[in-house]
Amino acid sequence: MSPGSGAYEKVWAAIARIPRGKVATYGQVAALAGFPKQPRLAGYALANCPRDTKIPWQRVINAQGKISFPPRSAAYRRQKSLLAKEGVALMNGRVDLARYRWQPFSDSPLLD
DNA sequence: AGGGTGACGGGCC
DNA sequence: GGGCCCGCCACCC
Repeated sequence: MSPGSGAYEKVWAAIARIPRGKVATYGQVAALAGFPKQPRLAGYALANCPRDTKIPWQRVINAQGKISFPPRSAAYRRQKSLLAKEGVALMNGRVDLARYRWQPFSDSPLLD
């Protein structure tokens, strides 16, 4: 019950809104969940999400456009792979935020 | 009831 | 650009 009672659940709910083919930063997700200026909270919530979660955790990257896992790690490769499958590629180890960053209030069809 | 534990980000040098 | 510092809070023993 009370699905949104926990802070982490609010963060997960915000992440669930990120459309396929787009990404959001930890800070952005935190703000969307109602915790502006607390990007770390988003990180904590993600670190705590269930193994079998259905939320698109791979769409959350850091403010530099990088995946927040050690480049050699399995987690890094997994995230990179999932993003690639959605059409989001890393160039030079980075996602082009200007192009792929999700903009919650400006994603109307008119703006393409 | 405390203390350990994190998938960040911005400011500075 | 890269590295360091420091703020910051929920959750689980």
